[in-house]
Amino acid sequence: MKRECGRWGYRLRGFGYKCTPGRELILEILESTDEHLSPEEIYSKVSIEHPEIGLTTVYRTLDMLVNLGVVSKLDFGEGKSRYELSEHHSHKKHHHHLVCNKCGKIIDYSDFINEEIEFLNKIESKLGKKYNFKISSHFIKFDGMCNDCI
Amino acid sequence: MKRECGRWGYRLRGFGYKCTPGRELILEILESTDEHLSPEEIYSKVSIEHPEIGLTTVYRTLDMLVNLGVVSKLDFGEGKSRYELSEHHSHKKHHHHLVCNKCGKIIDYSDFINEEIEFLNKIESKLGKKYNFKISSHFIKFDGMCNDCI
DNA sequence: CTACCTGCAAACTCTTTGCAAGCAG
DNA sequence: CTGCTTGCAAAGAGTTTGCAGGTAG
Repeated sequence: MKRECGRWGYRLRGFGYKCTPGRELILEILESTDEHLSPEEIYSKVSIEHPEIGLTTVYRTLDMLVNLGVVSKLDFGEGKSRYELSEHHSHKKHHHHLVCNKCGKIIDYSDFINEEIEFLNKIESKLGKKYNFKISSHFIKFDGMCNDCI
Repeated sequence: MKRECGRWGYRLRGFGYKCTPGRELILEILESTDEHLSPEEIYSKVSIEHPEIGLTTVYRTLDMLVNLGVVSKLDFGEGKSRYELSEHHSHKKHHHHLVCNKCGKIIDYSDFINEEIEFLNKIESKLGKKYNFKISSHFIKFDGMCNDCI
């Protein structure tokens, strides 16, 4: 189906990829949520508007977007991955996560984030030197029980 | 096969579980390594001494040990889990991890760990209050490229 | 003895791949 | 047109479960 390209479509082309309904829709879905969606969840949202698009395409598109750095893949240890628009392509600030081990709720927080980043940078630089390790990113989560589950 | 119980066997009994060759062997394997073994890796080590023990038993035993708090389950986002003796049952200090995204090597580090813990405690307490969240543990990893892969 | 453990096979979940058909450019 | 994309079906990887038989205490 031939169609016009939106904002995301232009970016896709800029990266050398074709602009297709599935790709644009997946990006729009990621853009319009504050949740950390799993491939299955994205697929079911995609299906509302484009039921012909398959789960495989969702996986393939997410994979591509992660490689482009547009989307971040998160793993909270649930046995499945979750995705969010990455910092530079989203309106959200850099953040870390609180994970409820009972209901699975995930809370983003940006409080103290500047202190955290500063602290992490210091540590990263020291560790990098000591272990001769080129650190490219960090992942921090706090596990526990949320408000509703206590 | 009836047999004597070693150090771990006594602990198992203390927790109300029977002492069996599989359970003891798995604990001994975890105790004698610095790596973060996956169920499959543990299974192949178990097989050397007790080839009759199945992978299912490894999974079930690890699950039980995690619930007892003897073993920690780690997820570095590889699509499989890894296990290590938990802090209180191991000779190792509390530590965090550096993960090489190319070769998969995982380095434990305990440098600056006291500063880290202190910092994390401060943040945990603030976050706990603000989000009404009972934080029970944290997980920190740094991703990047190791010495050999740069 | 008896309740707890175990191996095996099968089921399940998440993810990836091969391939022929379909569309964007 | 032509090569990138896609849907489908099937395969893979890791993990869990049901059940009959085995064993620790």
